[in-house]
Amino acid sequence: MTRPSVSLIGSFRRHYAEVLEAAQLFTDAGMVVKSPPMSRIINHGHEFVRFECDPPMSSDHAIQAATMEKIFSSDVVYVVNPDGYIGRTTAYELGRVHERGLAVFYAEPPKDLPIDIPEGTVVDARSLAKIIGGEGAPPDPVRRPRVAALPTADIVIFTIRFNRLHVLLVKRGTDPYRGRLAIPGGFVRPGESLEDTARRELREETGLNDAGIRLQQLRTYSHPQRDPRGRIISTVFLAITPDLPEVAGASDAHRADWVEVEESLWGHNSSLAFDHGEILQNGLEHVRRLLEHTTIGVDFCGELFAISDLRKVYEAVWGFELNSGNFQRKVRKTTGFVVKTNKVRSSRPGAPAELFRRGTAGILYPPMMRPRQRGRTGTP
Amino acid sequence: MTRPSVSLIGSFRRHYAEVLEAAQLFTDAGMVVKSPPMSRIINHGHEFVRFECDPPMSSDHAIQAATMEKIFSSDVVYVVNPDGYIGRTTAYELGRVHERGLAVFYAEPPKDLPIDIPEGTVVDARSLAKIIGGEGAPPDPVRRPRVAALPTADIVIFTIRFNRLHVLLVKRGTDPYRGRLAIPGGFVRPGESLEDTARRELREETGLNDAGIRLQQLRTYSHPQRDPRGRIISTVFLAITPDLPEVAGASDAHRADWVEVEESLWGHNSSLAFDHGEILQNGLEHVRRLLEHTTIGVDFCGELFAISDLRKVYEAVWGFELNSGNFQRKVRKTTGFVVKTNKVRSSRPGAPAELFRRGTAGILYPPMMRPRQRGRTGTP
DNA sequence: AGAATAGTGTCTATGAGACAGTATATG
DNA sequence: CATATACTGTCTCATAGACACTATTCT
Repeated sequence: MTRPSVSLIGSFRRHYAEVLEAAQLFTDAGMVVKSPPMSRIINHGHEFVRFECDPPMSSDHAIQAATMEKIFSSDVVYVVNPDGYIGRTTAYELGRVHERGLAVFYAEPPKDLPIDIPEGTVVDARSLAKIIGGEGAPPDPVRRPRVAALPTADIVIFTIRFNRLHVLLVKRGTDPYRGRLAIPGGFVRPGESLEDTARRELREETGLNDAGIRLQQLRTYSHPQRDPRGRIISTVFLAITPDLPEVAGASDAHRADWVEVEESLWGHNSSLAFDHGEILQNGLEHVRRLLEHTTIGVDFCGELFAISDLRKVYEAVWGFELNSGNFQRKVRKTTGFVVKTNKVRSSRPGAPAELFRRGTAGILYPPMMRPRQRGRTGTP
Repeated sequence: MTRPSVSLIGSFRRHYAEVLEAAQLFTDAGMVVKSPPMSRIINHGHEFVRFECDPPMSSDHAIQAATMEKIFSSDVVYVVNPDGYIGRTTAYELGRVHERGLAVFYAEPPKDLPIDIPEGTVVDARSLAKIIGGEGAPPDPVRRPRVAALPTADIVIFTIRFNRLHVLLVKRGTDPYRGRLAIPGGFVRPGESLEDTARRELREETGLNDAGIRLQQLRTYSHPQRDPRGRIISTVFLAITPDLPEVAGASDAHRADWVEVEESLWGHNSSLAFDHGEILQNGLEHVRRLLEHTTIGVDFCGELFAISDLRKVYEAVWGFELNSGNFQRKVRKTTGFVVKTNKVRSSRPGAPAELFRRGTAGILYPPMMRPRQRGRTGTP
């Protein structure tokens, strides 16, 4: 059980004595005071207060940003406004805090600010400290703080190049993790669903037109500290494309590139930005499983493909060699998997291969099981 | 392509002429001005401005809440501050708008407010109107508006009662959808991951201690209009419990109850709140598939169970009758599925049943396929 | 005794896996 | 010609599915 934390906001210029007093009360009650830093004020008289511990060269707004971080990391916000007065900076902070859904309490009802003051949120510091620090159940706004987050859609885009599984990664151009590889994705914009965002990002990153590329959700990653910029929740989608030479680099500002999956996961110099290593691993396992009971393997192939192309897909994704003859039989017999055309391909040595198109089935029945015990070769 | 929209904020008391002028410019450029309402001011001289069209009896903060809705629904926010001055209300609005990640432009650099003013965001109304309404690509802050959302974790909790699949639903006590049945869930609180939230809600709704109930993610629902209260993004989890008589109603305020799944999906008087009908359907299909390749079926059983109990689970979830003999063979032969104990049960007519415990395997290999073509009976 | 349930045995069809063999292309 | 590839055929083994049968309990 971690100790409850609180941040104090208000006009430090006018009410610093009361702030210190309240901070002392909260500390005595066993709480952590995240902000303000209990440090000496060095610019008395100014509207924006600076503390001794603040980095002296940084701008007001840099210090303010750091303060907001501390405020957001606390469980409760307490507004120290003994005369009801709330300054512009405090009003701004209140706006951000409200939008995040943190629990807010006030020393006095705020004057001249058109905000809702729920019942029970005007309370003196001593009572609040007792309520939160003490044993009793905290009042409603404390029990039900909500947190707002920025949702993003990230896409694990797989393809096969040179008979190996590749994933599309972008090199980050900005902090955090500047220069590291990351899974492409972006923030949800007004009016978009996560699926909309994913499709837009897919277009932007790959330069592909919508055509045909299907997206499916994998998982949502929401660990509170997964992104140092703040509360960002990423829903990850899976996309699969055939090997398209013109794709990489066709994107906007940040360069996108195909990277071999094994290399990006286990190679030296490979650690991805954020938790994207874990995401990629989960994506890999997912697509491996999908090949077992769905027809998604054909998404790796172009419109026309030979059975051996499809086999190469399975071999690349699973990392197993499969028996060519048995694979043929299996694929041809499973209804709806592939549809024969009257075309053949005879560009390389060997017998000419019949060409196929994708079938209508989405699910393989019976499934194409990957061999479980190592060492054995054999069909799916 | 919908027309781009803008909201104007700033001290209407001091700068209403400039606000009207800017609004006219934006309108002429083909944009929609969402706020302020182009209406007459009726309380000249007051800090908080009221318009003729505002509902006269409502409080300041109710009007402000409505205004925030309009602001949030616009693509761009323009701060009308010809002298740089920003009032408290505007500072509050700015805080909320920043936290939402909307694109903000300023007439002048804001004075005495410690916020970051990105390059290119101080621009006069005429230029902004031309940039946004015109053909050219809008500048960065316009192209990349972000949207903040309130994440929730909802849980589809299945169990089996009287040999039928049931789901735990709550009756909503508040609007919207007051009185309708809904899938239990709740908002993410500060410091929680979605998984944390789901586990807490599971505890709160079912009154169960953590013990043993496993949670897994199903999908995230993010349609922009899925919740009339605003932008709420729900990640849905799946939980399975054995039939526990003491569960229902053991929860807090809102009553939770087991409802038969078929009834809640297809029965008359059955439509669930929000998009929860769709969610439940997807959850049902998911658990049906999980029974095929995982050992999750044993989660429906208590600690000790007979093979026939497990068969009843499969029959209830799949809606098929299975051949008892073949099911026996299959379950006993699949390594890791169940572990024999030395206990037997002989309470009902029939031969005494050997009792089993869950095995260590999580995945069934080979899988237990449900019969695809109707009419045929037989084992999985 | 009769009904209900647990569990085993048996037969058949099907498919997986291994591998041989044939046909047809390239170089 | 050698070689690579595509595809078919055949054999074995494992399992699914159907069903008969026995054993054991409760009413």
